[in-house]
Amino acid sequence: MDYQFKEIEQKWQKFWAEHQTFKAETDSAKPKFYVLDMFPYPSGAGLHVGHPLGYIASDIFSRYKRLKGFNVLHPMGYDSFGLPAEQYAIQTGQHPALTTETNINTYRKQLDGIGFSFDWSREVRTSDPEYYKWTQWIFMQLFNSWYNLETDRAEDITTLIEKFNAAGSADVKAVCDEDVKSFMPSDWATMTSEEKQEELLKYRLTYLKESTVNWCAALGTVLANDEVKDGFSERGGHPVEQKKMMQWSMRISAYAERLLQGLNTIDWPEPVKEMQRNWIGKSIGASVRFAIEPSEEITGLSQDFIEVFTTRVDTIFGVSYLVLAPEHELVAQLTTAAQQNDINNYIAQTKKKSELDRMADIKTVSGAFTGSYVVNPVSGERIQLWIADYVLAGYGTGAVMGVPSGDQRDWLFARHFNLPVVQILDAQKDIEHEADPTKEGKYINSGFINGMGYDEATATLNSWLEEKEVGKAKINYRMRDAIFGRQRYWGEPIPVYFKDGLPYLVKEEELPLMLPEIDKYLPTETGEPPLGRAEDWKYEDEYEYELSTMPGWAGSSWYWYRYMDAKNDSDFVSKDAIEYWKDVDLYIGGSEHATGHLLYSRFWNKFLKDLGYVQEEEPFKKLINQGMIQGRSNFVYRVIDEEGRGTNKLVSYGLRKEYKTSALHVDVNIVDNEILDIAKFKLFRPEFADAEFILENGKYICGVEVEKMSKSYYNVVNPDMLIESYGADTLRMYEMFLGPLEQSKPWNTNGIEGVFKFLRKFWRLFHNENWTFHVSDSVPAKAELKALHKIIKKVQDDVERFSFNTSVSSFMIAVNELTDLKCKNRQVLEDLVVVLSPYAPHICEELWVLLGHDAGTLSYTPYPTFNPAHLVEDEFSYPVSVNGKTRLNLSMSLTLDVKQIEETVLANEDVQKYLEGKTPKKVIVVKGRIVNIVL
RNA sequence: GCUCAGAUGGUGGAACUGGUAGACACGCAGGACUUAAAAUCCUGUGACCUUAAAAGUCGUGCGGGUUCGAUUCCCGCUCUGAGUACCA
Repeated sequence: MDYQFKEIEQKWQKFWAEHQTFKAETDSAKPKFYVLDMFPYPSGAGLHVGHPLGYIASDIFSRYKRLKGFNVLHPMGYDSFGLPAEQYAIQTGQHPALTTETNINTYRKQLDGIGFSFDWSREVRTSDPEYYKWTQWIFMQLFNSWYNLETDRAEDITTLIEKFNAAGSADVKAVCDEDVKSFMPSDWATMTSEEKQEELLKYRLTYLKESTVNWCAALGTVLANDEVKDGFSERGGHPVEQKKMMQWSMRISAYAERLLQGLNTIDWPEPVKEMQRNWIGKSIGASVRFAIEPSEEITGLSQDFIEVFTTRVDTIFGVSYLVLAPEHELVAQLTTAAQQNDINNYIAQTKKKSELDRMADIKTVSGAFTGSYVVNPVSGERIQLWIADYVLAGYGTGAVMGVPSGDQRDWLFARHFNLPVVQILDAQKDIEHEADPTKEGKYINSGFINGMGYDEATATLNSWLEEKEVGKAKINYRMRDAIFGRQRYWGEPIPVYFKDGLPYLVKEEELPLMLPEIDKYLPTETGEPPLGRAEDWKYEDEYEYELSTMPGWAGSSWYWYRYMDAKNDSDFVSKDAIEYWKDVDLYIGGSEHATGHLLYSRFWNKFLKDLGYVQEEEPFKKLINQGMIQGRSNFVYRVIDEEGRGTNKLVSYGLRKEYKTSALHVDVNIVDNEILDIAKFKLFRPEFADAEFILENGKYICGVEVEKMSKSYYNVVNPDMLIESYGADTLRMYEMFLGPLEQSKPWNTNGIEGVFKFLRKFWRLFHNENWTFHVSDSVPAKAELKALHKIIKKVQDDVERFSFNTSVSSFMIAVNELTDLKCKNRQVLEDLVVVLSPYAPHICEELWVLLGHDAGTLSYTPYPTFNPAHLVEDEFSYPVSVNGKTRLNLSMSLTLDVKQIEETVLANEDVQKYLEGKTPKKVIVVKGRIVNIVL
């Protein structure tokens, strides 16, 4: 029987499921290896051909590691809370849990069809109460913790209370809100329990606070910074506005430095590390206080100085004005009567501009003078105080010093409003025409730093400012705390209730706090989140629960630990499991999670480490980003008439220029090598059933464009269809063959035949003309062993460096060679089956059993050992040249090892004679054949 | 603007630390088998110039450089993709 992929694949998928072949035991006898995929959100559309790319790569790696003797953990689950199921619920009234369940079943069926070696006994679903119980538990740990800067780690809130009892707020160094009170131990003792709670909330790692949030009206919820792209929501593309709201936040800023430093210890793609570095946005500089010049007009100031942050404190003598963000709280107090109109107009104008307008409009210089003055602390100079929308309220202190000679934006501002431009470094050039941000040269016009260089000036100024208590060296991070609440239904309930307006945790033994049933998935009439609709949903029948739910990233920020011990109902993961599995050795997923999931996961991991629940500081040792598979859309060209109306004529791609045409998407599944199947097209678009087709060379050729893979472009290729016609093994190998794993590329099914032919050839290698299985036990021939060991070495090297595409080619070469040699040797073919099995597991299992082994043993058989001795070349003619010119032709027997060729060649008598005693600089071997001696 | 990645035949791509550029596959052309088609198998396939055969010249986005030798390293540019941005 020729290669019957359907039977073979069904048979083995069933076998693996029934025998739980890939169940990983927490067994310390073998070394562990943890291979993780980013678990999918089960969307209604099912998997397209791009989704499994990373899963196939991780599956090949997992299977390879098992053959190499590792105890491999390779689990899968679902990130099953999310917006689409809820949007669907709003439209149809169907409970999101039902939609999710249906979608998961589709996903599971599709995943099983590809033959993955997942350990399904460890499956997790973030929307399962048994799972979100522990997500809530972690939330509670965060609530019960504060970040102690002295020990540089999170600690239980009780250690903070002890400090308050002992010495009040004085020697507490914590990451906390800005408005914390200073108090003595005696003050603390006399506070009411409510007052204490209120104060502690400012220290907790998850806290409730009035803050500016990204509000998306269309989705009816707030969004985290990483969920907003260019002023629109990442999901759905709805406009997002800034709004002040009471919100749960996570104090991720406490971990900014550790998140930054940790990047140096992990093997991740450089672009992802770079994105995280930018996101954290560390800048080293100084904060400086400019005293507000007293004036009769401005009274009742809440503070008598304005604090700015600068990364160039050395330029402080060049400051010619100060700018506040229009939203800055001091603006109202500092505006003089004369300037009141200007300022009011400017603020009104700023408010009207959306986030997008502001970005589009960066070239226009705008601002308004407040009428007030401040004093430069180093020079005592009196300078004007302005407001301008280029200063952001949310970054630094919301105030900036303007140094026109050193900063182009400041230069433009100064020129526009006629403010002085002062040169401060002798190396600054041409500051009449543009700013020069150089750090070279010596300072001039700069008081006590005149004549110094950059490093000295910075150090001098920092200590001067600190001594005079008007500033100090400071590190600023761009990263903000992460907003944690969502005004949505389909998420983890936050395990908190309110008593006298203050939040309290529910008791641990009351977890999970179940998501209540509601009648409609919309906000209440009073504008509360959907959970406000739940009837009789009160803590102890009395207190209001928190009505917002957790964001999408909550459940995915710790799930890799749950896989280690997925069924545990007394711990989020047992100590034993964590001690054995420790961390993820290889994590494969898309780079779109760089500043979201991957950052939050590192944050929670560090937190759990601080509390001693996990072992490692970093959760994912190695990360690989698989490229995105784009769609490849096909087009037909409809001729349009004079009035621009579509006619009933369709013209082939090459001839379309001769007509006025409009392009129409055509289903890629009825196009083969850009040739349209006209009969199928008429079924696809019945309105063209009697259309005229203008052909070239008797064919209708379609146009091509690369777009996102989407239903609306008719370019979705479904893996199920390919499995139906070619089988899962072909699909797996073809997805790898398509190109380098990390590269984005458009999907093109054209080459799949080649891979299919290869597998059929491979199958035939084991069979005689009558399709009966046939191998012989003779001693393998030299050439056969050579072909085999070449592929063993190649595939081993390829898998270790994630170059799966090239090994597919090598398999093709090996099978062609063995076919030509008419190889039927058991030993050789058996090793070949083992080496190929991670890529094409079904066919290999089948052949493994035909070779006389027990079913299910292939996955744990040892990987064949590579023996370089088998790569010895027979007597071969070697041209030996000197400095590139051919002189000698030697006949020698050599291995393919470069070192050995060098030694053998130099030892050769003829070569020795030729060299006349001189020592060559270098011996160069080209492809093991050509030898060049450089004298 | 800044940061990062990339540019190789008709196409996807290979060439691992500088060493015969274009592996492997698709496509295309020709052939075998067939009444025919499909399937299968075989041969050819970077460009140019030639030939009976051979050989030769050019060739990895562009311009330079280092080297016996550069797709690979260095300098300068062009283009494409991704991320990011009044971040002080």
